[in-house]
Amino acid sequence: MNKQHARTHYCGELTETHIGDTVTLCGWTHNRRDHGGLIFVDLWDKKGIVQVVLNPQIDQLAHQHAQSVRGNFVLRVTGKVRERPEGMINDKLSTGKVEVYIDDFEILNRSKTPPFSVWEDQEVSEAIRLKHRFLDLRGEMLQRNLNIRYQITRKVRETLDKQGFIEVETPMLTKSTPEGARDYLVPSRLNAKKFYALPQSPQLFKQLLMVSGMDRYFQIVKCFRDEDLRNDRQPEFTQIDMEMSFVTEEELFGLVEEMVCGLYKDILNIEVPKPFQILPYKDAIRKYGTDKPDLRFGLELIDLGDVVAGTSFKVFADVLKSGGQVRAINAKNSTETLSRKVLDDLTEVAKTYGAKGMAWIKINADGLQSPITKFFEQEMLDKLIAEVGGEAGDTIVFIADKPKVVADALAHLRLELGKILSLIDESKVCLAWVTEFPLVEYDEEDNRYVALHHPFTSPLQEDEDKFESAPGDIRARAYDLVLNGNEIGGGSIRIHTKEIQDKMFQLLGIDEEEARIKFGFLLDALQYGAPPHGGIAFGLDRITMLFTGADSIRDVIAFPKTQKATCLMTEAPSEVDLHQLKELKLKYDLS
RNA sequence: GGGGUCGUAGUUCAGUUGGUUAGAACGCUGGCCUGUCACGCCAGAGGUCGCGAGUUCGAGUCUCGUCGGCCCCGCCA
Repeated sequence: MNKQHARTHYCGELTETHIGDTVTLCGWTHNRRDHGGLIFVDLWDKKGIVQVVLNPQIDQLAHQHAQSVRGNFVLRVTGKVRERPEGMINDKLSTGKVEVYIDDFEILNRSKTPPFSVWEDQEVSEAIRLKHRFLDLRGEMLQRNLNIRYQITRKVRETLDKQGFIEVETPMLTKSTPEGARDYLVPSRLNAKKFYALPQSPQLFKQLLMVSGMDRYFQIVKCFRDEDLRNDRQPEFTQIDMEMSFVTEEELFGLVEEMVCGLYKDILNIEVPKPFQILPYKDAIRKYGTDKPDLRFGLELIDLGDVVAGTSFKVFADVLKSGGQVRAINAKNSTETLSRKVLDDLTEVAKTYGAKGMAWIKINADGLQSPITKFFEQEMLDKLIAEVGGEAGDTIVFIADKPKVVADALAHLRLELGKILSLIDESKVCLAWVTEFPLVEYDEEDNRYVALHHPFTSPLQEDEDKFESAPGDIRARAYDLVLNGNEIGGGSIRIHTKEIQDKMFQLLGIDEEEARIKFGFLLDALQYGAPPHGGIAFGLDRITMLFTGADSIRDVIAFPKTQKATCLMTEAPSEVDLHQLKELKLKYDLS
């Protein structure tokens, strides 16, 4: 008992090949079954579970000690691996053909009864699990997810290393950027009234590294954005961030495809075909209403503006008159599934995205069923149905509104219909590049153009003459990688000349002085031999979600935050001592 | 900022129209048990019904507020 044995094996690794060996195992008590004369303990570690047997005939003392063992106690045991007696094999365990007869038994630590059963299937409220995250992490799902997350970063590093990238760290305490998301601010003690910001991304630093001749940079790096959380959004998240000099879109796409296909092959053993589909932004919006379409199924959007032009149906006519659109989806073979109730629910979905309503026509075997057909002349109705390829069994759903509302509502209706009609093949992997995003977009509220991607994105060369005439029509050399309807990465070829960068700032309403204050260092750098360059950043958390099938980003992060951006375990954020504030020369505004 | 939903033993839940002492399962504690693996059997402990007001003779149940978890809109260059 006094002599400490070193661990020789992981619990989950023992197999028939170890029969006869004397082993020392360390782990947690997963379960115990005390038969009085004979005690079984299921010992757990990260590799799995093995049954250990305490028999007083083998070792009286060990058996006696084991009587006080409870769940989650930490044990070190030594004993001989034996084949299980006939009929005693447990098929549910990978170690189920063997068991370990213990002759040396030590309780390394006791455990309070945990607030929930770590290894049991029972669903426990997330709040309790988050408060005791260290216990939840002992569970199978999180062990697996974090393992896959690590496999992804390992493979990314391996691939990029082979391609000549080096990983460079960039500052966490940096400068606040005016555009984009809200910054997390850090007060500077040595510089009163001044603040650092935590990076929203290492964007500018990686561009500067290109000016420095690093040629190929990457970093797996935390980024911070002080915005509201979602299912797939945390205030701190991790990007796989890359930048390359003298690169073209084609070259970058090829490299990324290599990496992504490698991940699928290595981790999920799935062969994903290359190259990925390229889908210009304009086409994506036209066909799917979104820049991140789920391409695993059809249900494309159809524009009916021309067909219904001149209709007396006031809803459509008014929308068209004010520059809006009438678009539709033909849900094939859906009249049975899309009951009145389901259509009402879909209407609510449409309303969430700003639509005032959703019109529909069911093509039943015995004729049309619809609240709106009575407003149409037969001839227009025939044309309409022909246009959408309507046949018996189909349901046509319409949204009429401003183009943005129509696209938004129909994009989400399309996804809902895909789910309801079971059109989504979960085994499919559809990856596509969405390209040619608009460079800027007009912000009605602020009365100015804002960058769609970010202000350092290069315009398409052939559109450069539109800076004055039609800024909204300038296409960007920007691209997103979309996986089954999820944006998993995005990037661009950057502006590398001061002239174009100045034009861009001008377009965004950032005057010379402001540009100098905010981005002076970048503008300087661009004048000292900045190479053409471009890059991309991937959301590691989202990729891991998709690879693990996790329902929430919290399930792929070791210590995540709640929807109110708090940590239930550490109780961050918290109040601080007054003297800390004094040192920082900060005080509360109590108003 | 807004909408929705949930909150009752340690955990997951039930709790009728507002009515006696708030129940079950698992877990936990003690006892018995040499082949179990969701061991079994016997006994037991365990409750600020999230919190605060209000209505009522009486509130887990109704009303209002508030706190917290989750989902969504806005937001996320």
